[in-house]
Amino acid sequence: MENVEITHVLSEVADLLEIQGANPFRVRAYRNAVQTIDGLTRPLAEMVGEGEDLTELPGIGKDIAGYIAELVHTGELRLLRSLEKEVPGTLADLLRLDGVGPKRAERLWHELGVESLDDLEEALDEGRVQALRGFGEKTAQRMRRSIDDFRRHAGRALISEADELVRPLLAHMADAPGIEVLEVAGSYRRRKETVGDLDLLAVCDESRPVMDHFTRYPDARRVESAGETRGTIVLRTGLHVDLRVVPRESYGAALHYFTGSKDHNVAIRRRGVERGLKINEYGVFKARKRGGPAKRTSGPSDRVAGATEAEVYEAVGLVWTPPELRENRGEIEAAEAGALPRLVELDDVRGDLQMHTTWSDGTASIREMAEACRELGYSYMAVTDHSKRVTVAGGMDEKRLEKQWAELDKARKQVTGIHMFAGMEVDILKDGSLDLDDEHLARLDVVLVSVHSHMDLPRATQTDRIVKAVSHPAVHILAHPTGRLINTREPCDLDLEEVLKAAKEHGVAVELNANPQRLDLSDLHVIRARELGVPVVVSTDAHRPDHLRFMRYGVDQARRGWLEKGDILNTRTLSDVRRWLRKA
DNA sequence: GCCGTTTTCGGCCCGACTGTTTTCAGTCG
Ligand SMILES: Nc1nc2c(ncn2[C@H]2C[C@H](O)[C@@H](COP(=O)(O)OP(=O)(O)OP(=O)(O)O)O2)c(=O)[nH]1
Ligand SMILES: [Mg+2]
Ligand SMILES: [Mg+2]
Ligand SMILES: [Zn+2]
Repeated sequence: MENVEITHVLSEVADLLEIQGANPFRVRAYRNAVQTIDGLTRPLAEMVGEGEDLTELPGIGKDIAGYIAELVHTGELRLLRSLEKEVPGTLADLLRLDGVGPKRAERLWHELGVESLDDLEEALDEGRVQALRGFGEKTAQRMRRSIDDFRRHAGRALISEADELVRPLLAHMADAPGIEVLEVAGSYRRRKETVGDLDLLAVCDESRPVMDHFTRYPDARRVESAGETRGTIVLRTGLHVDLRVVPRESYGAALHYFTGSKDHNVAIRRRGVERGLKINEYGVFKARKRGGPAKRTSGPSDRVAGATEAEVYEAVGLVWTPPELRENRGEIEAAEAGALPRLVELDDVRGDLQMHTTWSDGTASIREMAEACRELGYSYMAVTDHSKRVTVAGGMDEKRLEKQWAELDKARKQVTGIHMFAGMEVDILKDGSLDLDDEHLARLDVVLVSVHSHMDLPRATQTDRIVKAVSHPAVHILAHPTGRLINTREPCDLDLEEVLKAAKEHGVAVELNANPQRLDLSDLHVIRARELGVPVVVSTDAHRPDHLRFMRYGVDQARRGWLEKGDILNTRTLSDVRRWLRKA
């Protein structure tokens, strides 16, 4: 059983308990366990199999460790079975709707017999929801909209799609009257591969005019809310945008709050409580005994910090932490120990080791790609067109590859100042053998291997296939290892742990494909690659010159994976990379 | 349900917005 399956079960337990009205802290305990599991780089099944003590993981105690073991061994959880006898499991779906929480879900079920989205829609049509005490017409309307939005599965946007939406939004907000500072916070600032919404932070003296300007954004389909300090609009694409407006002295605390993640915030605030401090989006304050004046009326004398993010961290004995790490995956402990990594930066990248040209499915010539790489300041690049079996991409056979080498020689004379490695993205065939003969493999400077077909093989077969491929002595890099396309295609079912160990054994690097639809390996995967000592290559897989800019997304993901410059092969100098390629 | 250089019991992050409420619960960030 996969970790995601385990977290789904535990999340459903939390949802059903919450609908039942269980102790909210007990509900939270299940969700905390889910958060911990989400950040693991290894399968729980393996950890259980090796007899590891799961209660050493944060938020996992005796009970939940037992439930995990039960799930791993039997594939089922009796606790969930018995909960589902008391509350219909489908009720948890209702919680996905905006404006429907556990209390309303419970009442809809108990008082109207609603168990599913379809039931709710019917009850709305018949006017039964709005008749309920405390529900009213506006609440019903909101539920209707939520169901529509849910059915149109607006979902999460790629970080690259978010970039396209952010640009005009920032341009619009720059004209807001009296605005002093404007930042994008939330998952966008943490550079997550997808964002659920956009979170904007504004600093100004007077919030009203800024909020009004925000709600008049031309691309807004509707205004969801607009208060004194926060508001939400819905873009035509369906994506929500939250705006938070704060005074200057609160900038750091607000940016910290709005950047998140939620679990990072909660952990930081708990550290505050332990130190007699109250942390909110307005600042860090000396905690008051109960009974004191509430809310924002705390006098300025109570304020300890808040103007900058660094102040907030320092107030709880930590150093400023890069947003990419703020997932409550050990960054707080690292910050405390002074052991935060020195994260890789875009400027550290010296070359791009996967790209395509008109020799297969790229749209630009070798020369054009080389010029674009040189413009980015790279000292090397690899031309890695597809092999013959990838027919849809116009893959090359041995003969065409030799012709390409001749063309490469010409390009090397035309575009100087950048080294061009002769490479190929060689297809891994169904049986794990490679789509190019050994003689030509040996003559290439750099050999990438990757899967483009039979992505649905059973786990063990798929794993054996890829392990066999990386075991070939000519191979340097395993490209887009899981084959996922975010929001489109699930990753191959494979035992990545085995693949990484095989890569380590054979001196093969793994790719972090920087194409924003792939980002493959993911952040958690590269954490594991580093732990196992497998070098990572961040490559754009560019099919056009402008795709070379995807490097930014790859580096962002690498940073989320705690990688330093030294963990990444293509931050090394040309001569070091050459040496590395030859040793294989 | 989890957790502990203040605790093995008694806490658990903290605040904004809306609707229908006559004083705030519910939901969300
Ligand atoms: N302290 C605290 N902060 C929260 C809570 N919920 C959200 N936040 C903060 C941290 C989040 O990063 C930030 C923005 O909320 P979002 O719901 O947009 O989450 P985020 O952007 O992290 O992820 P997303 O991609 O939008 O799903 O607000 C909470 O319950 N407590
Ligand atoms: Mg967000
Ligand atoms: Mg948000
Ligand atoms: Zn490919």
